[in-house]
Amino acid sequence: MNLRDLDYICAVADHKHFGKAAEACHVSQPTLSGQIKKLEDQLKVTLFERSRKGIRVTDIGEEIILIAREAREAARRIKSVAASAQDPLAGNLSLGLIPTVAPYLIPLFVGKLSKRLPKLSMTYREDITERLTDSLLSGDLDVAILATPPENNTLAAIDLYTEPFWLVFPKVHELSQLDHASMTDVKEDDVLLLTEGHCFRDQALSICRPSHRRRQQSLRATSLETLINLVASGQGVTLVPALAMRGGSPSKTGLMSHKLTEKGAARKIYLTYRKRFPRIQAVTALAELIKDGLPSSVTQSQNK
Amino acid sequence: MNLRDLDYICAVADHKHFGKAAEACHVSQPTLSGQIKKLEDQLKVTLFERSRKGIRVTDIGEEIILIAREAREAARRIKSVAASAQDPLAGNLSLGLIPTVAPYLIPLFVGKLSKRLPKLSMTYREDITERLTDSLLSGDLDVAILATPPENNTLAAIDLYTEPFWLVFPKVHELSQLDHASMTDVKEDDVLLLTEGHCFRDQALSICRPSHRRRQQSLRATSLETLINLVASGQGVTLVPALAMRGGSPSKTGLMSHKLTEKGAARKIYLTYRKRFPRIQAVTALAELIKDGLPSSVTQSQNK
DNA sequence: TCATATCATATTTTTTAGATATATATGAAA
DNA sequence: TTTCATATATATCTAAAAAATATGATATGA
Repeated sequence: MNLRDLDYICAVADHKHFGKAAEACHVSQPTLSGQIKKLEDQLKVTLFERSRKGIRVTDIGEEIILIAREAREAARRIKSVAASAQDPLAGNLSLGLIPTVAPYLIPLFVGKLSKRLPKLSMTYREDITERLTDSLLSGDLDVAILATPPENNTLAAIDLYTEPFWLVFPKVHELSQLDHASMTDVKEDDVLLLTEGHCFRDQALSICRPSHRRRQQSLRATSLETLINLVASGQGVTLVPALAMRGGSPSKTGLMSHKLTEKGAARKIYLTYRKRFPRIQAVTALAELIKDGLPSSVTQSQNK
Repeated sequence: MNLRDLDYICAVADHKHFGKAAEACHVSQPTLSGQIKKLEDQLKVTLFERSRKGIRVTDIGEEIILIAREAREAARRIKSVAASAQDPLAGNLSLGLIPTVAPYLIPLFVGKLSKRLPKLSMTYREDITERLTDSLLSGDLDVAILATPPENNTLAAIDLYTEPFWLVFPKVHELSQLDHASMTDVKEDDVLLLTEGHCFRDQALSICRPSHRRRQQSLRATSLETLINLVASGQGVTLVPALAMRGGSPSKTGLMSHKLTEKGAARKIYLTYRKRFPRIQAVTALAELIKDGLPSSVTQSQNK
């Protein structure tokens, strides 16, 4: 059986005439007759009662043609679905973001998104790097914004921007006496960090002097906002990535900050995706769109 | 597009592996790969994201495979419906009967029917010859039991039986003095007939002496039962086909009857069907079954 | 880097669909 | 009844498509 054969029998049922049905199917009458005969032989069923007066569809023929129309309808839907999926900048793209990026970056491009990529709908998920990477690999996510380059070589990444770290401390803190700061001015044990799993925790740790063993900290925040609030309440100092410094909350609540100028006190943000992902055009379009909305507080990276 | 191609993509979606999918489809892996590639090219859509690690079905692929399964399901249903229609002695057969046969013949075979042809369901319709013939020709009916041979040569008929006519008259009628009767003993104007359209009216008329012009009769019955009741009430005499004489009603109600022995005082009953009707086996089985249930009062005809 | 697994490509063979020409059957008209 | 027109079936040939075999490319993992 064949979708074309189903076209043929439906055409005969419609026209009640082999010749006209063949014409409607753009084939010769013997071709159509032959294929229908073959189908009838295969099914061991007579679909049409032929006579010169016209064609009568048998009871079993009616029954089968009804189902044949369903199959043809399904085939049409496949073509239609495929056709409407032609635009590479349409459809859904699922985007994962790490928690230290999501709340600060998303507002910077969502507005542009609906204007420049109106047919692209986005699904967002906020999670830590490890779980986002797993989801990327399994196909649960299409793209992810991460602060670490991909390790798995089925993944590729576009550099989005480089984000300096800022040191945030209370106005009453001794650091407020300085014009600018570096990590050497900071007592290590004073630095508050995010909980395990956050890549920013590791990035912050890595620019602290690594030689000393840190005492076990009891205070660990689950978000940057919590971290800042802890600093505001005098529990210590912390590092904050540049984008999170926007929006004014650090300056409002009795806090001060210094941008760290030393080498390494910054992180690179990547738009990561599977190399084989078939809609790379949507990914690059998204990357361009994000880069276009970046503030001057972060430096745009070169495309990889 | 092709039902086989839909099998292929569903197999890949199931196995997430081209080689295993090919095996499941009983084709070589290059064949399956090639056909899927062709389909993807035609639809201009990537259905699968290929990698060594395994196959990921794209979003549009999932969508299309869902519809492909519907099409395959429809194809399976066509095969299944065709398979269950294999038995030529199963399914429905629509049977039309003329009014002077239906009430007397149907009870003679319905009992056997459910025993000998348990999978054949019958639909009955009682109507005059002309309308039954039209329905036969249009395919509204599959078979009809008529008292006239088919005129249209797309129709064929099996002889069922020959049915003598009986002359029915009141006990008080002068005919009751005779041992046996022929139409020559009857005053033409005395004969009550069915309304126009009934073939039995014409058959009865034809054995009356045709030379004389009949006066317009005011009494015309719409059924044999009415006719008999009119005779019982002294309105005249009538002819009744043999099968209608069974059941005893003429003898019970002050009536007498004589079987007409003259040539022509009988009619042949046919099982008529379209020559091209594809389930002739069901028709011949029905004919045999009807003949087997006939009483000795009618003589069985030879098969044509 | 070598072996292995997996999908892609190239080429040939086989199968199937399609076209043309023609036969057959039947219903209608002469 | 014969003949003509119409419609479907059959026969034969051609073209297209599917399938197989052999081989290549590529990434994964020891």
